[in-house]
Amino acid sequence: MELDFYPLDASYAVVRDAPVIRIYALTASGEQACVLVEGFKPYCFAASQKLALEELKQGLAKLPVFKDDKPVSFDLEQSSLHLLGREIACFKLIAQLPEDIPLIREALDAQGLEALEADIPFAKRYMIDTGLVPLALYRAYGEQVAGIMKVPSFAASRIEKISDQAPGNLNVLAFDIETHSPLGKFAVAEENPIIMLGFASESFQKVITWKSFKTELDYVEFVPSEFELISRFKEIIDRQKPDVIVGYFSDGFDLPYIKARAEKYKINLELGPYNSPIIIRKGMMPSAEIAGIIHLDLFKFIRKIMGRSLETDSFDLDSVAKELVDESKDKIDFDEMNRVWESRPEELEKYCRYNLQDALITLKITHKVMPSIIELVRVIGLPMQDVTRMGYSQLVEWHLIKRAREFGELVPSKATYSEIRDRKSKTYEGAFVFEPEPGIYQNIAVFDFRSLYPTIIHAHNISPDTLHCSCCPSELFCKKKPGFVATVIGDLIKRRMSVKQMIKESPQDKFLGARQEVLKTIANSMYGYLGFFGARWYSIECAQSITSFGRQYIQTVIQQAAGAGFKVLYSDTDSVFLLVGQKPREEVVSFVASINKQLPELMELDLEGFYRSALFVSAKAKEAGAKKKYALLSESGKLQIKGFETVRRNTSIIAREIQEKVLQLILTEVNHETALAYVRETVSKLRRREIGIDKVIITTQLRQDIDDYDSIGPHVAVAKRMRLLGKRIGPGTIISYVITPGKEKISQRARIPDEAGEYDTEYYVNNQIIPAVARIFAVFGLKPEDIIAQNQSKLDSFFNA
DNA sequence: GATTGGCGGGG
DNA sequence: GTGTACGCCAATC
Repeated sequence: MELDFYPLDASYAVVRDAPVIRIYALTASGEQACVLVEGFKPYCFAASQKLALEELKQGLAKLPVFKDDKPVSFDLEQSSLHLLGREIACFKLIAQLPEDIPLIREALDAQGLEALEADIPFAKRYMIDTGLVPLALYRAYGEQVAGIMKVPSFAASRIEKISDQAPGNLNVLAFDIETHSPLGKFAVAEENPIIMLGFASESFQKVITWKSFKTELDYVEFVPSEFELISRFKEIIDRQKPDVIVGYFSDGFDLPYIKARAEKYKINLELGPYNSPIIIRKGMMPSAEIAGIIHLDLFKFIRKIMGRSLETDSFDLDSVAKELVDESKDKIDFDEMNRVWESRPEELEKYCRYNLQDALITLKITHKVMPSIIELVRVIGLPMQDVTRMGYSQLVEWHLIKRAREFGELVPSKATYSEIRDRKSKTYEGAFVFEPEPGIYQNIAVFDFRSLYPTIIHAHNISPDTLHCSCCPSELFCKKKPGFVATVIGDLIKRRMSVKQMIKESPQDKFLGARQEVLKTIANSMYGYLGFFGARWYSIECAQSITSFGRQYIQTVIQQAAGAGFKVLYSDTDSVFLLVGQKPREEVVSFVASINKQLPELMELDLEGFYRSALFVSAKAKEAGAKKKYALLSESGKLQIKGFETVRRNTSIIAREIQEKVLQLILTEVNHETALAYVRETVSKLRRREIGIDKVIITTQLRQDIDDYDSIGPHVAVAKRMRLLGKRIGPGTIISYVITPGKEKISQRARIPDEAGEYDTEYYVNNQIIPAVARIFAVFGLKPEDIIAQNQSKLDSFFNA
């Protein structure tokens, strides 16, 4: 018989003293199934730098390994694998059970021998060694056997890949709980009940609560008590049979909470097709898993992986929803919700809507990011459960582990604590940044190296295993044998190029877009990984060689640009800004071509585009131009602003607006006079109080408890006032305030916007507007006091006319 | 300026 | 589960 299936996840069980791999699968027809594989054996390696092969073998033959005083048996097999490119005396130790491996490792440790690859979990080991990739299509040959729990099972004697096709539709069920909590405090599972439980999937919506009220909402279901609410959680998951359940911070909140409440009531909360308990891993990063159901914590994935590409720096559901699906959550006063729950259940409807909304938004975001998750799973080759909880360095590392064996490489061990401390103390030179001459320039061309660091790694064979090879004594990196990391990254780059080619043919395929994005992400993370203190393939020599080559390449471009008669305005890491001036554009194009002719395979300098104008400002207290701080105006009139740090929080809207407008005017007009007039006009308006109070509100986040502050800044003073008014203020609260006129200290003049009345115009002129634009006007020789000078310029009168 | 401590997310 | 955890900002010396 055969069975076509998509692996979702894998684990193992010990049956009659032998491990059996269980592949949790979705059949091609969309049913849950379990594919069983016997005969895969746990193993690790023992290696020695000092001992000869024969000595090592003899040592291993009498290696004492015991489990409860009984000897543990294992087989020995000579291995010819390398460690970081070097030959090493090495044996494979093949055990009976996965649990024997840690015992073998300890025994090796005790003999002063190194255990290698003894920390790769058994089910992952199976997937890596057999090349089984989740969410691709496989065919198993074998026979139907008695089902594991509620799931039809299939004992496979052989498995082969059929295609890279991902399953069409995963059944995703989002869930969310609301809890009761004491006034002003956060709920704790030991004391406070779950009051609502919401679900949302493509075809299903429900909110369960245990106090009834009159409602028209058809998705609300009443149960008699929290006990039944938790029982319904299990029933609904059993009935809906989701492939994926998703929550927002459900690793750290919802699932641990549900589990704790179930334990309190002694409810047997065995979930899903395999009657699996919720397993909570505590620690710095708690996680929750349910064997046989993929549990996705959307928060964790967004924060660790997607966060980098998002604008928001806060990862609460509301901010993330606004950015990713253009939706926002209703505002809820939780103290009010708790009071309603306690004494006015007839008003609970609003909170049921809120509960469902959370689940719906979570579902919507999940659908939006699912292509990225699926592609990440397929590129890394490990289950969704795992890859959505990894950071970049772990993703890179598992990708390398997945490919190590093809290169005859052993997976290096993790660094010890002292090695890590050592590595952390080491630094090295980074990228080259060209200091721009402050000023405004017209007609600019911008170039950048496409994937500079990844292509350098590939082009120069940079890899921990090619470093100081024995065959090329005068070279830093081997010239003969392709390195492991260098080849892997070359493959990533080439795969991405071919995917981009496919995108040209079918541009609307969102999976292709996600795949090239994932391939880029992994490739771009490789440099950082090599210099990351926790990396198995850590190599500071590799990391510093990469930046060193990067500096050489960019400086070569700069020199040749100068040689070709271009003035170099600016350069940072992988980009160069040139003044084109009156030169014909063909010269720019042929300049790029001449550079590209000299570059090694896969390296390429792109002409990113032409710009109408650019502004560089000077660094604080320096003549030289500031690095990483400039504004560009594209040919289509689009403004790009980089690094102006006044455009941040602690800044009022008026200050941000004026900064952007000033840059816009200066870049468009290519002089500062209109911008200056605009600033003066705005200052006049502000002094006439024609600027609304909403534009002068300053917001700051409270970092600690109010009473813990020693220095009372304006936001702390206002927070105290808010507390006096009965508002619940704690760490994390965003405090909005306005500075009002007066002679006292700033903090004493800060007011809640509603209570402010009027604002202090001179404070806003001197502390918000001028600092926001001072550096820009300094480029034109204006001092801060010149900006709003009393002697009027002619343009000023032009504006007032 | 380095170092340390706490928090994020969730209700 | 053959395992392990992070990274940033603010306060503080």
